[in-house]
Amino acid sequence: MAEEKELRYDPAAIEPKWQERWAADPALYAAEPDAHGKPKYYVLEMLPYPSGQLHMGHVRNYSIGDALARHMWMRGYNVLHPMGWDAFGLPAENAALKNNTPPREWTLSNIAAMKRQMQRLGLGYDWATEVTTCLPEYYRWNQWFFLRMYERGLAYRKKSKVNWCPQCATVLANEQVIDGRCWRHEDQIVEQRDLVQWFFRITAYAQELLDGLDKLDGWPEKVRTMQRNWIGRSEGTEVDFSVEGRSEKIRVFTTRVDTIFGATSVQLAPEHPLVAALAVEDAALCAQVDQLIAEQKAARETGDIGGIEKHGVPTRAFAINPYNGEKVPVWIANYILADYGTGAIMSVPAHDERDFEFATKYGILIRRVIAPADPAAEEPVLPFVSEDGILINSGAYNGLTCEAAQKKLQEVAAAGGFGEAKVTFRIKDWGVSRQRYWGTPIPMIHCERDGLVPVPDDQLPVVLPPQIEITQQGGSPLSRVPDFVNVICPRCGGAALRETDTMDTFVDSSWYFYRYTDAKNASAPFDSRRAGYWFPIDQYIGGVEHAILHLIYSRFWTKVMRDLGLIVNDEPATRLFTQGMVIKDGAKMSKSKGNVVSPDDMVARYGADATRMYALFAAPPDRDLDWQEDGVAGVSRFLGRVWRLVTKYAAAAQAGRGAEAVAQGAAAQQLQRKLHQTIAKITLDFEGRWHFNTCVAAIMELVNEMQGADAQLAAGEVSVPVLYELLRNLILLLAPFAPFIAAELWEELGEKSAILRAPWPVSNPALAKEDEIEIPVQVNGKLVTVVRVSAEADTKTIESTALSDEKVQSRAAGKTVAKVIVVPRKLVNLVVK
RNA sequence: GCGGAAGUGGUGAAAUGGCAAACACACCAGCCUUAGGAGCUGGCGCCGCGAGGCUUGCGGGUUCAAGUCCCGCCUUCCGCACCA
Repeated sequence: MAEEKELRYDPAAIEPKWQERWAADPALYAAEPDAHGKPKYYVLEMLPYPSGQLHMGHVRNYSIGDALARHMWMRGYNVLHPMGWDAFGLPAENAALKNNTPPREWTLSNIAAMKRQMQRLGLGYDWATEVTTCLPEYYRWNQWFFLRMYERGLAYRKKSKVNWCPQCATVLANEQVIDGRCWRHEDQIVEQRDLVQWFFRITAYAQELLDGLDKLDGWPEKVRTMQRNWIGRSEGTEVDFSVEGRSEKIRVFTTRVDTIFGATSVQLAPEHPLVAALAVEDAALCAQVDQLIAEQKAARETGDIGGIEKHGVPTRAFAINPYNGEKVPVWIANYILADYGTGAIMSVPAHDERDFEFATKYGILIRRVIAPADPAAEEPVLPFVSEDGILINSGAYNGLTCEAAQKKLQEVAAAGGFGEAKVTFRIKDWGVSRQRYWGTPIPMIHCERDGLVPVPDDQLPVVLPPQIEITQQGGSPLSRVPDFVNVICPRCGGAALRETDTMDTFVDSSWYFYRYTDAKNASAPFDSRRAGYWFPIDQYIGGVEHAILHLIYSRFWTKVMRDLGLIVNDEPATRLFTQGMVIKDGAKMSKSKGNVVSPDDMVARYGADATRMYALFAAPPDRDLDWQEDGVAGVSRFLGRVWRLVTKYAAAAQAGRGAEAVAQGAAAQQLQRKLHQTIAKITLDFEGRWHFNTCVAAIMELVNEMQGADAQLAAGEVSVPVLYELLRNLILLLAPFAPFIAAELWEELGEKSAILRAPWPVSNPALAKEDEIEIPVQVNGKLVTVVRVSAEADTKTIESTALSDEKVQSRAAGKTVAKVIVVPRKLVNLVVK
């Protein structure tokens, strides 16, 4: 009975055994810088937020990364494959409110639960390098970096309009506002508030962040495009218009200074500084401006700033065009943004759609100053938006091309001291202050005498007080902890107050992957030599939702660390892979839709191997994957077939170990050929194509073929060494995708050492080659028949074989063969008339 | 509006310009019985009894040959969007 039971594949019987063995052997997945010439490979999956439960997106992400890591181990690389926890963040505070559990306890118990899930899935991480961002051992280095950035002017404080989410009760970065709503609360409109906040000067690296994208050819084009748009570089000119009867000037930013003779008004953002001055003198205007501000705010909050109905009010002021002294009216308009460019524009209705719409609505003069480059062209319809033209109505500049005029006008402005060429970026500095408890305390002190005083390095870390009352009240919960707030000023020794804002959690994830290289370092964020060995990351894998937030912050942080002399690489990762979403019934899995599939459930029913393998099999990794449980069951049945096949022949095959596998007879040759074809296919895919769905399919084909030859195997028609070769390599091919069953069957085959240390199989092209191949024969492009020829058959042989075929002859009868195309090994096409 | 990706059976999907639908799921028919979430055999794009014809969102084009390349359009998804 017991013997027969063993014939059945039972993941619940084998998986726990290997989980225990692997947990007891930390050296298995361990990585150390290696001086013996083994090439290094750093494969990284984005670290999860410890919500307490892995979801299928995680399973998919980690199944891809783990398959790659295992493959690279077997290829003989020194592999770093780490995992950690993005452990700060608001959910821990919400859980504290709800369950009265301290955030730290809640987070750490979630981490323990998710780690167990990962071990159940058999993911091969080096837990010795585990990073947990909410522990002082980690976040003290956030504080250390903050101080280094403060010293260099890269961290600074300013009062500004900030994005405020009432549900988070904190400020959000621009990157965390999506269509005017909070990135965590889709139904929450983000409010604008004036607050003093800490910022990181990411704009200092705007140009380098942009230029670097061109070199990141291992990143998806989509991500690069998104980052380019986000950085939003724009080349143009700033020009001062003086204001009649006033000392202030209006500086405008334009990308089309060549059209400046067509500027018939100047438009100010409602919150432009000059507007306040003008409104003071004009009560009616003041009310109208408030109206414009309200409209702009409303549009921003609904996320539809593009759809705002253009509305403006005239002022009594006139601006003077510095090039020709022309007086143009100054307007205030609701579509001009105070925080882009200079918050003021020159309006050229003839050559700009928005300006045209506005001028038409309010009856402002429209003057054409650009003619089509082709003199024979028809009179253009206004607005004529083209940079390919010739200046007219532009005084001394008439006849110049747009491009030449821009250059000339910039020179004149610079010489005249009223303007200059200017590059503007859309990206803004990164607001990092959060009025929350569960984050890294900002290491600064406010002293009445000394002002802002950094916490000295030797007083780091500034530790979060463990006992704290979490409430939904405004302001940081830390501000209500006197022991935390009241400090001695490090400079004057007097009483002072600690900064109570904490850092955005995206700070934590901006450099965590460096910490993996030296996770226990207590005297530095990491050792530069260790990071130098492992970096850059060879393959980073995660969701496309981080294309802007995490991935742009990480690139920024890398450049800052490079400038601090800690590392030498300019970019964190050479290759980035963004996997598709896991969906169910056509929709993203979510609690509200009730279509969530639990990984634990899948593992309990079908085993970790089937769950992981299905995640790779159901779709190519970059596409969305529709989770169908029947498919998991199918993969599980497949593994059952593998199990029966290998266990049936494992004992007999072992005698063939070490002997040369020479295939005699058609069945053996065909099986060996299929094996070597499969090895070649899968190896090639790991090298870049990454169609793991077809890799799994290829293994299925191999197994189907072996199963189909069961009678021959049973009859001993396949020699023992060939049988051994077949089983051994089948198991090796399976190992990256289904590590548990592979380990078990490896042992079954009499192997004592870890399969992870076994060399990846190498395909022998001579054995993979077909002897005879089928060549389709077409007549006028239509398939007529298929002929069998030798794989080496030359063009002539193939042609004569095809022409002598009965079906071909009957098709061609009575017609002239105009042409015969023969593609060796591919096809024959007869063109007949 | 701008930019990107995609559109192939009932479903997930496969196909260096060279036999469209590999591999699975579901379904159908049969076999087996230790009755299992098992196993085995066969069938399964559409029309047609059949011979055969048709088929990769739509319309053109290039080519001996197009799911694949080019042009135009439609649809879906994603990102950006008065950014001056």
